[in-house]
Amino acid sequence: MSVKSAGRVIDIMNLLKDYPGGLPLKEIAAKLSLPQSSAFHLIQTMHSRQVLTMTERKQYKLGPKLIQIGTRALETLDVNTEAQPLLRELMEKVEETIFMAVLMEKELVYVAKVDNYRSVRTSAQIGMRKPLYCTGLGKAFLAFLPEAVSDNILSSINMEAITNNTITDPVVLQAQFPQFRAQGYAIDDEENETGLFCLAAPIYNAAGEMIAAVSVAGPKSRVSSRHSFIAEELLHTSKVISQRNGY
Amino acid sequence: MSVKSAGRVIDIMNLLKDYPGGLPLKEIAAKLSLPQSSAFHLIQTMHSRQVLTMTERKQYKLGPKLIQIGTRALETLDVNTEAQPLLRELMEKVEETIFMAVLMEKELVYVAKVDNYRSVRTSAQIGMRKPLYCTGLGKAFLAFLPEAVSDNILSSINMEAITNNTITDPVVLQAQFPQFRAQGYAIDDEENETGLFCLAAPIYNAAGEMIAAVSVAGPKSRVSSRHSFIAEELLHTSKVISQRNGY
DNA sequence: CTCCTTAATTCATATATGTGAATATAATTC
DNA sequence: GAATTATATTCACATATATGAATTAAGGAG
Repeated sequence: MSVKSAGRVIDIMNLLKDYPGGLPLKEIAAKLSLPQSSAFHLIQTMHSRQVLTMTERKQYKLGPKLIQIGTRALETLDVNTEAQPLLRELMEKVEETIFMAVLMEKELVYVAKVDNYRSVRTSAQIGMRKPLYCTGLGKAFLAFLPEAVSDNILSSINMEAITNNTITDPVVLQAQFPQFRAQGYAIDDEENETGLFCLAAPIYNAAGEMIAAVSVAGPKSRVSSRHSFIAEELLHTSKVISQRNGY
Repeated sequence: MSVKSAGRVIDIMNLLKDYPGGLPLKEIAAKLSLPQSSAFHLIQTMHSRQVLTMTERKQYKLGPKLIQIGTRALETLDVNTEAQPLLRELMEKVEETIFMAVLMEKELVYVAKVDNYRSVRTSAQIGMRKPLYCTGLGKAFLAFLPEAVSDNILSSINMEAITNNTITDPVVLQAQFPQFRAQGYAIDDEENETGLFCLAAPIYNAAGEMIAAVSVAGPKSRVSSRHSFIAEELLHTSKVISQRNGY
């Protein structure tokens, strides 16, 4: 059994995350199909505990308490604490930006980013969600997750073109997986951001489940010319992180 | 009226943020004085929505959903959106790294970081928490918050030495405050990171409450030689940000 | 400034949750 | 590996929440 009002608290936070400017009570109720009066009591409770803030115009937004909680969530993520120093090492070896992400509801969520000083302009930020089909990390999930899971995800997502290189046909995408599995890492060739080339490898836990993915991202010319060196370092790092997680 | 189960969801998140290793159902219930069966239903609801994760040993921790939500909370923080362009300007003028932080339960939480291209190595990252007594931003809070609040915080924290310069005696720390108040900004002289010198000024809202602090951080030699110039620019920026917040 | 529109609160009752005790399951000890 | 202990889960009734309708407050138009 699930607790209705508890679920609604989560729904409200989840809704407001997509409205940086905030939403008024009425709209929150409408978008979640809640009676206004129900939404009222919930929002009041959340507001009084700093989970929500209210602007002068009675627009509700995510509050400062959630900054704290969210940061802790990031810090306590097992894979993250284990991985941080290793990701930093990897960055120093390959001299490109490193990302790590976990899977959430058919999308990936960045949980770590180690910037290279030769700063590449990538829009990705910690906490951000991105689709799976057009990112190195996402393709790593699709290729290395159990096929049933991967197929299920692929069959339920919409593959829009982001760049000229974005693969929009699930069959074409799946055709890449055997190679990814053979080499141990996935490739994103400007499929999400023009000019950006990524190698991404899976991370496993003690149960042998894929729990995260790590990637090296950089300008295509710079990365593809050092492809095999980067791949080697990436695979080494991802393997060590998996081991630290009991794999 | 406040919704009981909604409040409890918040209590549970808030509790778990202090237990990075997670807590089992029983302890969550005990620490919050909830009946186990009540805690059970709530946790089940939260777990099924990825707000909590469960380790193999049935220890519950903050889940990935909260990473996402917390990150958005950070991005939508008013003071942050208002301040961003001004912080960037400040960085370009003083050519050092700029930070902004808010106060949360006796610690500071970084909400903005504008890197200078002559990149200083600072460990501070957005979303990260740091103690107040040993950082420029923290000392700004302690010096410019109402004395009752400041004293209360100081009396409840443990002042460990981080560097050779860290002030570990509350009385010594408090002795600096009158000067900070007179000049309008606080100073951190390698008290948190060796080699790092900081100037930090308070930001106020329309109600005259201190809501944030901004700092300029850089190598000691480079910053202290331009001390008065940097102080002037910092004070100008912090004042403008306060004004944008209605001060 | 007043009327009109829209959104936020309040209220009373139908309905869902909260809870102590019982049960099942997992972990630990011997 | 069996017995024991501790913890998680289920259950049914007492209690708190959820909700549609009514009310109040706020916002906008003329």
